[in-house]
Formats: sequence, C-alpha cells, structure tokens
Amino acid sequence: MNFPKRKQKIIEQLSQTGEVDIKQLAAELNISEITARRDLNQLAADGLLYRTRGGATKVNPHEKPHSFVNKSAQNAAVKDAICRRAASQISDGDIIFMDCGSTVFRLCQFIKNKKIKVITNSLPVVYELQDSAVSVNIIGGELDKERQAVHGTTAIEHIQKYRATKAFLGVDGISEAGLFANSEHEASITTAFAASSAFTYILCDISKISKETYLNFAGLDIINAIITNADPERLKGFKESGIVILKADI
Amino acid sequence: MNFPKRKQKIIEQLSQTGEVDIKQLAAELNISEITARRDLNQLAADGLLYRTRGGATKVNPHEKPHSFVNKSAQNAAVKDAICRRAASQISDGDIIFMDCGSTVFRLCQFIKNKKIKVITNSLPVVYELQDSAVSVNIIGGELDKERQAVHGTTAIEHIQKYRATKAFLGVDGISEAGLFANSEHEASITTAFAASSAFTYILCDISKISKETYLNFAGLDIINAIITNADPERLKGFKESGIVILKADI
DNA sequence: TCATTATTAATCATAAACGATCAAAAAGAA
DNA sequence: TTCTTTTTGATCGTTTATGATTAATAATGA
Repeated sequence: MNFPKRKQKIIEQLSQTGEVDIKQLAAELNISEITARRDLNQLAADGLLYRTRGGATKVNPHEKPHSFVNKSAQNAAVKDAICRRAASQISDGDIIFMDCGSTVFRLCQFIKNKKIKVITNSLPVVYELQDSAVSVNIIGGELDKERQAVHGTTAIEHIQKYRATKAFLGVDGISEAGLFANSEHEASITTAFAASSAFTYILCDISKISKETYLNFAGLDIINAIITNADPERLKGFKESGIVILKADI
Repeated sequence: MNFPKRKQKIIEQLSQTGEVDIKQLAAELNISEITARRDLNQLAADGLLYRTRGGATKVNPHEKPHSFVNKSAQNAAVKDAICRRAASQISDGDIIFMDCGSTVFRLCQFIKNKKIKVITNSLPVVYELQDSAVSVNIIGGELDKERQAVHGTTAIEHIQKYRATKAFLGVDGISEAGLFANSEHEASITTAFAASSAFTYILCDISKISKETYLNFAGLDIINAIITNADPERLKGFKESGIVILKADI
C-alpha cells in the first residue's frame, strides 16, 4: 500500500465520517502508527485536512457538500421527446440561448452536429457540447455550485451584450399568470435570455403546466412558444395569449 | 516485446487494477526490473500514470463523468512542488486569477479548502473546484475547445471588470526579454489578468526558463514573481529586473 | 497544583528502490 | 559487411520509505 493509495483512502474516510484516528488508520491500512502520522502531516501541509491529536478532521466540518443533483435523467423519455421537437426548430446558422434547466440540458444530444452557436450559463451544457461541432459561448460571472450554472449581475450584463435567434429555457412553473421560478437568480437570467432573443421557447413537461410556485417573475408576453408533452386541450389559455404550442409526441 | 507493446500492456493493467508493481511487471513482461522502471518513468513524464516507489498508479483514481485531456499530469511531481509553493502564498480572503496553464491547474488540489475567490477562464479549473470551499467566478466568452478555456474580447472585458489580489499564470516561455506565448489569444488573456492583479506570479518549470517562442507579448515588468523549480543561479537576470524568485524544492 | 497517560518530534536503523554509469546486445544506416 | 545508434541489462553507491526507540510535549484528571 503506497502513499497515493493511502491518501485516497484517508481522504475518502474523512469525507464520509468527518474524522480519522491514527490507531484505527494504522490497523486498517496495515501500516505503523508513525507512518499514519506522517501521512496525516503531509496531507495537513497540503491543506487537505486539519491535524488533531491522535488523528485528523475535515478542514470545513460544517460545509454541506454542494450536491448537484442531475435531474435531467428523471423522466428522460418525456424530456427527450420534448427536446427532439425543440431540436427540429433549430437550423444551421442559428444562435441559441440555453439555460440551466434539466430538460434543456437534454437538448444537447440532439444538436451536437448542427452548425450553430450556443450561448449558455449551464456548465453541464458546456461539458456536454465539448466534443461537438457547436461553437460554445459561456456566460461569465459567479458560479452557483448547486445549480452548476452562472448567475449574478455580470452574467446578466454578458447576456445583454448578445442577441440570439432562439432561446430554449426551462421554468419551475408556468400558468396564465406567467412564468414562475424558485429563485430570483434563475428568474433574472431567464428574463435576460428572453429579452435578447428573437424567439423564446419554454421547454417543460406536464408537471410544470399550471404550476404556480414562489416567484412570478414575468408575464407570458416575454415568451413565444411552449414545447411540452401536455395535452394541447389543457393549454388553450396560453394559445389565446398568442403563445405557440408545440406538442411533443412521445 | 518492444516499448510500444509494453506500454500498452502497462496502461491496460493500470486501467483494470489501478496500480502496477515493478517486480510483477518485470516477471510478466520478461524484462529486467530496470527496464520496467524506465518504462514507468517515461510514461509518468508523459502524464499517463503517477510514479510511486516500486510501481505506479492511475492518474484518475475515480472515474469522473467528464475528463479533460490534460497536460497537467505530465511531470506531475515537479508541478506539484511548484504549486505547493504557490498555495503557500495564498491566504483566506484572497481573490485570485488562475489561467489555463497546465501547471496552474494543479494548484486546485491545494486550495480546495481555502476561503478565497477564484476567477478563471479554464474549464478544468472550474470542474476541479466544483466540490470545494472556493467561490468560483468564470470568465465569459467564446470557448476555445482545444485549450478548454474561454478567450476573446468578451473575456478580456470581463477580466478588466475585476480586481484580484494575486494572479497565478502560466507561460509558454520566459526570458529576460519578457513573456512568450504560442498564441495571441493566450497572450492577451495573460496580459489582462496581470493588469488587473495586484501581484502576479508566473508558475513555470525549468523547461520554460530562457525559452523564447513565437510571440514576445510582454516585458518582465508586468509580473512580480516567478515560482519555479529552476536553480536560482540561472535566474539572476530576472532578479536584477526586480522579479521575486521563489524556488520550489522538490 | 502536580502526576499520569497518550501523543508527538527527533533520531537512528534497515531494507527496498533508485539513479548513474558502463557494458552488452539489438536494430538501423552506410 | 561495418559503423553508428538505440535499447536493454548489470553493478554500485545513494536515496527513500518505513519502522523502532526515546526524549519532549500536550492533554487529562486527581
């Protein structure tokens, strides 16, 4: 058992239990206590843990692990159907905005070979389009680790400098009262994208339709179309407000 | 059994079991231990594995969803020594710039628990810092897929809006004539970072010292310090220009 | 307060691994 | 073939990782 391997084990246990004990470490890794001690000293010197008497603890004990839950795999079939419909709206030469919605993310797989420019604040989108024909432009600014996306005033200013032919955005809820979001950050990004885009699509599955949650940040007038799997019958109200309804058949 | 064939076998076993042992390798491939040692050293210099005493281990112990092709694993030991020295210059509260240099990338592992802000144009840096205590700010603009970093006029303007206490940057070459880069994009980013930072460190291993390549984009006056593993004796000229030399002891 | 105990740093010892150097063998070029 | 270059192996002094020992230091409790 060499140092890199031990280091890995130590860091692993530390992140799980929050602390390690020299005696227990020595026993577990089949090394002498002094070697365990030396390992911990080395890792402490590199700032990877805090040395305590007889062991070590995490540097940031109360730090909540930024858990980016990738919701995009939930109801993948429905989301893919919506995204296929969305991708069919995109032609070569388009400049498109994509936000950090979980449905929007699944659009990536369908546009990899298109000759378009994508402007996005979503890191997963950037990663996914890394090996693609698409030219990528990243919105700059502060990174929201939980959402894996960029937000803040710098991001807004950045968006305002660009103009897109189409925007593909997600929302936390949409009703005849307009668009709803669970965070102000997300709301301002959505508003900025919509304002700088010639045509704005909202991608949402049936669970978001008629859902009113937290912040009603904009009216329906800032968007042009909804792509969803919901029955168009349920969407009559939107149609009457001039919104184009595109049904994704599953 | 020639080197390319052995290399393939070694990499294969490494990806399966995560580690190789020199004795076992020598026996298995019918070569002497010293040849096995030489093979591993070669592969370590190329960044294909990490050398340990008596063997080698994988570069990426856990499979990550996205992998960045990275020169940063090449000569990892030297780069780590430089980065340890660099990390020791960083205190909580600092706002630091990091560019897309391969040495700079390895600084991430030593700053994960620091309470600092990092502003960067490098995607691998962003990815590496996503589960850290560090607050991350991404430079916005066009993504250079080859370098996995953001560049362009938007990026420059973004950088100019921020002020950092320290910048940690890489170069393709440095001599008493100044800084050298292999691309204009990279040069302009480096210049912008240095201009907006109170103190600028260049991280470079000995191979970059006195190397003059392609574009001499700036004089030594835009930087404040060099962190390197090169012998300070060779760096007298820099010292006379008022550059602080920090020797990384390996 | 002091005494007891556990932990640590410092020092040393040892075996394994290492780099440097040179020689032999293999491969390639003239 | 002969010469040169590259690869491989052997030898040997040096370095490194590890563990044992012991004195110093810090925590704990009476």
